[in-house]
Amino acid sequence: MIRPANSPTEADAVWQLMVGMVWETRGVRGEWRRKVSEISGLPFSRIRILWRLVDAPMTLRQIADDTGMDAPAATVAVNDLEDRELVERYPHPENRRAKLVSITRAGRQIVELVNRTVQDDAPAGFQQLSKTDLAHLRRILERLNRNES
Amino acid sequence: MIRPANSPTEADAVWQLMVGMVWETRGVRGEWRRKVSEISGLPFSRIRILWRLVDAPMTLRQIADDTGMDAPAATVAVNDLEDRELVERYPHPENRRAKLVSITRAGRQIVELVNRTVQDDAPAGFQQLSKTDLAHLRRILERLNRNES
DNA sequence: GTTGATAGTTGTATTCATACAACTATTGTG
DNA sequence: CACAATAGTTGTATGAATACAACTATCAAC
Repeated sequence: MIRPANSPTEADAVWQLMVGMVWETRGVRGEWRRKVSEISGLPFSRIRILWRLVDAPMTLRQIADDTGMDAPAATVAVNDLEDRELVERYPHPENRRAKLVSITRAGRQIVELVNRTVQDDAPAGFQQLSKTDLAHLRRILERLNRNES
Repeated sequence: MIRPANSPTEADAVWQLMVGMVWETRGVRGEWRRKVSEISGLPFSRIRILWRLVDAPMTLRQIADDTGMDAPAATVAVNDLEDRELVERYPHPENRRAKLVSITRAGRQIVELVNRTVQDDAPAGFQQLSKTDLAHLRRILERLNRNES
């Protein structure tokens, strides 16, 4: 399942550095997650679904696959969101087995609230970077983003 | 509690870029966490502690503060790790209230195993970075890491 | 030396995420 | 038509993270 490390490149090493940093400040301690939950009043798994629904409606199956939940979990999550009137279920026009889930106006408001409020501040070290280093960093990251897609 | 977004700086913006990238490829679905747990055979919270102990022994209080757990959680986690013989508790030389927790040889082996096995590959874009950009990136990240602490 | 703070422990309760079994309804395929 | 696969649902069980109350032992300050 997990393949052994095969001669990591310099790129991998730098990636590790980056991941470690982001993870350390944002991820592991779960502060960010907690913040998001606190603001939205929703468990994190629910907001993850809302985020995806902003672009377009999805079937439950898509939601499950996309988030890594299994089907029952997706059902429960969507039930929860529907009870809160943040999403709506309606029949899929082409497949009567499936249902489409779409975000409501209230759901969008929550997503916007979270996005607006939780943009986290850069860690302290960032403020001490020189202007040129910051520019370098931005340029490189933007290039990476482009290469990604 | 949560202050509203107050004019994000360029540093914040760049940070957002970085976070978005890491988060997208690694984070949200928690695959990485699960991988780490699977390999180590430990709950993620335990490995987080082991990682920190690699550098130096810590008191339980330090562990709690550092990981964001409360004191009882730290005790339970260290109990677990001690039962597995991955850490040892011994009295603090200068404070008889406190105890120092140090990682054992077996504990180090697990950390090494995880580090060796779970270092994920850099996303595709990284491989296409020029040598100089990669060097820039490394230098800047290392500076950030230093400034952090 | 009494008092208040600090370090750690034990026990309990709750929320969240996750996983699986078993079921219905629909679709597609032989 | 029969049968397998797909989409969704219900119910249940479990592991993990988190939080808090209540307690002991030690230290530090007055």
